[in-house]
Amino acid sequence: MSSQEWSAPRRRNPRGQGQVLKAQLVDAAAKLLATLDQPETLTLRQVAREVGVAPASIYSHFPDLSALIQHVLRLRYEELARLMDEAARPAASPLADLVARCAAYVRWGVDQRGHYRTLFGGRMPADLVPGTAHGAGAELLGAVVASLAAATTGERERRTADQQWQAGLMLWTALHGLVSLYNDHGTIPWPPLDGLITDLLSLHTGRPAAEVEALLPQGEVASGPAAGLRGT
Amino acid sequence: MSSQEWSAPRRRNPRGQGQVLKAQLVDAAAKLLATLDQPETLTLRQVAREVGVAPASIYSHFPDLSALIQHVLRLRYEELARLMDEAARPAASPLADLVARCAAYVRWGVDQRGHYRTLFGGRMPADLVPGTAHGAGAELLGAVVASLAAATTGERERRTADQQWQAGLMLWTALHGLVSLYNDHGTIPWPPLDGLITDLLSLHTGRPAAEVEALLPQGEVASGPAAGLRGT
DNA sequence: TGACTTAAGTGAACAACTGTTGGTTATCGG
DNA sequence: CCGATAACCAACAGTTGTTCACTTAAGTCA
Repeated sequence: MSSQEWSAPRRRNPRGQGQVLKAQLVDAAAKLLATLDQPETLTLRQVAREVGVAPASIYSHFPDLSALIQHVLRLRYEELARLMDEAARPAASPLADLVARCAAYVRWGVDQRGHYRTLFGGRMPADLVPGTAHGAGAELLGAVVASLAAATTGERERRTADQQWQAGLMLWTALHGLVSLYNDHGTIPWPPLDGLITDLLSLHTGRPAAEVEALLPQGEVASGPAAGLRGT
Repeated sequence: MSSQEWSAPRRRNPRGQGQVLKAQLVDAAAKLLATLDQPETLTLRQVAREVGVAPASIYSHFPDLSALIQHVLRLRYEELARLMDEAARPAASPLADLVARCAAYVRWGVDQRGHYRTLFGGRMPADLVPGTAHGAGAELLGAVVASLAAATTGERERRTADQQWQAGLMLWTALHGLVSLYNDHGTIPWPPLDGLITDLLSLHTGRPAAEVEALLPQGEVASGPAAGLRGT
């Protein structure tokens, strides 16, 4: 299963190319974090084994294990944030923006379930997780709140800032709960994910499900939940 | 911090009272599971230390560490199930039943945050978690689905069984997301929990918030999120 | 070509942990 | 005093993160 097993004694990198190993270490750590049943038990020696290098060699590139993990988490966090922003960019309306953002969030969460739980599962020691202010997702939450407020403005009576905040918070909790349970309880008979996303957003925006569905970007997740972890 | 520290060399239990230690072990394991930052790293020796007993002594009462943990988890699961049933018992209407059930779930989840994540956080090896069929919460989910269906029957057009299932699932994911994030991200400025429960149920049942709030049993959770873990 | 420098990566050891076992002791009840 | 119960002691083989002195080899320059 391990991609290295016993290929070769690993030829050493040429002179100026010490950074190559660093990249390999990051890749290996990311793969293991995503793959392991218990990501928080990731081991320095596991990473070394995966790359085919001596445990001590890691210390030339990272001060300690925490730094390596932190590096990986930051990359993943930025990846998700970028994905959500890009999904929302071509949005023609506030509602379209919200739908695209949330869909991107959920899809990334179930597509990269291993990474999702290392970021949002509350499993990693808090000081390793990016999204500094309020723990993972501080900025993401802010974006969702703003997007939801924009999408529901003009609807019904205007809301206070507190109400907007609470509504955004509830939407995020709903999204997180959906992703978490979808990933962790694969044996439950789950309906198609896109239907859940549609209904969830319809519920939280008060718009008809059909309207939301029309705005949902293409791209149902390939397979059902817990169908094995996909690579990096 | 540890409740035992160094009180006494622990007098041995009298003749027929070997079960006393067993109970102490269960209590200690429960406390540690709830208290530890990483419950899944619970150690046989930690339990032994907590009780003030030699590691080997545990094997007289449990075949191995897994069995001890499994025992604790089953107890907690039964506690939650009982709590929800009892909360729903005096319900005068299907909606009251649903509200009481869900409120009990959320309140237990934030009151016993340590236990909640060992049960539903997907942290423990799956074979240790009770709620056999679909992982933790299979029965609980069934009750919620039924309760929601009863509460919303007669409303609007009748729903198919599939729609009822999906609606119940979405409600559960919302509850779970709320509890998880409330527990894990204590630094976020959370609104009062009862308000969130009210709005969440109002959203999922289509009933006015005021109607739901009137049915909400007394008993706001004492303090905010992450205000230290409370004991067993 | 051959010596020199230095980046890249090792090997072995460390102390501290872990679950588990087999044999042993202390103590209580009769 | 005897036997059974309750619990312990010491050791095991296996982990882990981290350090330090060391080797190997690639590139440079005479």
